[in-house]
Parts: sequence; C-alpha cells; structure tokens
Amino acid sequence: MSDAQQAISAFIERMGLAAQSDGMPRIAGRMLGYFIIHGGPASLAELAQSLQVSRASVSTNARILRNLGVLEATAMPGDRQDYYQLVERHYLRLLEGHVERMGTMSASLAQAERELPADWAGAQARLADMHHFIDTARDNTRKLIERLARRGDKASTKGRS
Amino acid sequence: MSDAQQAISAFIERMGLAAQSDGMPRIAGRMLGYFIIHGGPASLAELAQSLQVSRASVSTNARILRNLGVLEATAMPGDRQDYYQLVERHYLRLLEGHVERMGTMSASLAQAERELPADWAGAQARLADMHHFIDTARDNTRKLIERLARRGDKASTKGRS
DNA sequence: TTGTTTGTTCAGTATTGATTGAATGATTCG
DNA sequence: CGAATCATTCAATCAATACTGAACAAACAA
Repeated sequence: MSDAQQAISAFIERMGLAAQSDGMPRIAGRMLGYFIIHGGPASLAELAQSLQVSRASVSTNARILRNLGVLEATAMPGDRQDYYQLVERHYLRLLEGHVERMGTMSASLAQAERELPADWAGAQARLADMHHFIDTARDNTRKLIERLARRGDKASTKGRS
Repeated sequence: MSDAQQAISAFIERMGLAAQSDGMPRIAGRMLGYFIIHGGPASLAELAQSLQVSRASVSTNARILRNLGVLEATAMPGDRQDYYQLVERHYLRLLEGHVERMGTMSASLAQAERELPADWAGAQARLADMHHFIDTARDNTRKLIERLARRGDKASTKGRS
C-alpha cells in the first residue's frame, strides 16, 4: 500500500472516529471522508467496496447523510445505479443542525421558566442566564453560517478525484 | 405531585435527553438540570436520592462533569460529605469543549493535506476549503466565549434554591 | 414474460457504553 | 484503636444501536 493510500485510509478512519464522537454512526463519518478525498459522484456499490462494509450499511447511512443535507443524490447517464455526492459546502448543513438543537434547548428553558413559580428566584435567574447564553450562541452561529454561505458563492470544489 | 414539581422533573428529564443527543450520559444531563433548578451545593447523596439513581452512577457522572469543568467540588463546614455546585457560567466550559474538538478536526485535515500528494488537486481543494471553514468556526466560537465571559463578570447566580 | 441488477427493509447479532451492587479505600468520630 | 460514614472502583448486567445477511421490491433488459 502506497504512502498516499495509507494516508487516505487513515484520514477516512479519523473521520469515522470524529463522527462517532459527534453522535453519528462511524460509517457515516467514513463515507464523508471518502467523499472529501475522492470527490465527485460515487455509487453505493463503490462505497461499499471501498469502505469494506455491507451494502445495507451504506444504504442506511447514505439516507442519514441525505437527511442531514450533507449528501445529495445524482445520476449518471446510462447507469441506473444511484450516485451520491457532497452538497456544496456540506459543513454548513452540520452547523444548521447545531443551530436547530440549540433551538430546542432554548425552547426547553423557556418552558421551564414559564412553568416554574416566579418566586423561585434563584432557579429563574439561572434559567434566564442560560437562556440568554443559548440564544446569543445561536444567533452567533446563524450569522457565521450566513457569512460562510456568502463567501465562496463563486468557487466550486466539485469534480471527480 | 404539584405542578411545579411536575415541571421540574420534566425539565430535568429533557436535560437528560439533550445531554444524550450531545453524546453525554443521560444522568450527567439530569444532574446538570438538577443544579440549574436547585442551585447551590448539593451532596452526592442528595443527588442520588433526588434523581433516583445509584450512588455509583452519581459518583462517576460527577467526575465526568468535573472533568468537563462544569461542576466544582466545594465543602460545607461541619459536614464531611462532598458537595458539588455549578461553576460560574458553566456553559462556557461546554463551548470550550466544542472548540477543542474543532481543533482536533483541524489538525486531522492539516495532516491529510500534508500527507497527500499535491497533485490530487480536487482532494487538496476540498480539504483546504473544509479546513478554512473549521478554523473560522473555531475562531468565531472563541470570540463568542470571550464576549460572554466578559459580560456578567459582576452578576452571580449562586445561592441555594 | 423472465432474468438481472440495484436499493431498501427487517430480523438478528454484536458491540459499545451506561448503570448498578458489592467490595474497597479513605476519613472522621468516639 | 474500632465503628461509622462516604466516595470510588470494579465486575457484571442491561440497554441502545450499529451493522450484517437475507429477503423483498423496483426498475430495467432481453
């Protein structure tokens, strides 16, 4: 195995690890790594072959990544396999997921503030403090997404290999 | 069970769920919820009793939260139990963890860029693009932490109940 | 139509990690 | 020095979930 191939599989494996520590299945992370390296459309069969996992796993993980908005289906003329590729600036989709989770957190805090008697001053103060924090963090991330989405409206990183 | 108690346990349970979806043990999240509501120092025995879990679980999860920098040990005069409380603006510690994970991601990308032949133009471009993204996101979060740490240097949310 | 290829679903397995009870260790009190 | 009270550790259990193989479904070719 060449140095480059060695480096590639190490990177893909690290992506798998990183995905796991972010609560995503490991294979999803490895698929992401595959696309970052090899780019362009790839068929499910190619992925299964290259990552040495079952077609079933590739199928379900492709759906997961599609639902996250990170992968998109495409087609190759004259081939009836399904092809997938990274969506443009896929990482923004991940940030959006983060924003969403902060949203549910914010809602949960708001609900607690509403349902707790107002005279639990300490609890209300802590809830409000944390609520404020979450909301500013969320706004901040939103603005970051905007900024990064604007930049690079021109550049493209598509193309096979 | 009163409305308030109902609301409290619902909130604590939601915190447990949120923790889980962030890759943290559920009990850790519930403990966090407990402190947000009840504030002030609490003994491990109190926590185990209130959350209906074993003392062993409380102990290990307290250590997890302590290592994350979210809880800190304290002492009550005339009592030799261990008491814990939220650190001031505990959520900043969580953000710092996030920053750290982005750091390892950045390092992983850099390593791939280094080890891959430069003539894999597509791969290098995608790696660089993602690397840039991660780094700006990290800087952004760092700045947010700074800003939030400055604000509220005066206010305190401590105090029992 | 039948046969072939490809994607998905589903039941079962395996693995990972959280939680517990019991044992151990440490500290304070009498 | 015990006795008592906590905290921690460790082996075992339990739960959740990733992953697989096989069955099924859909699309196409001949």
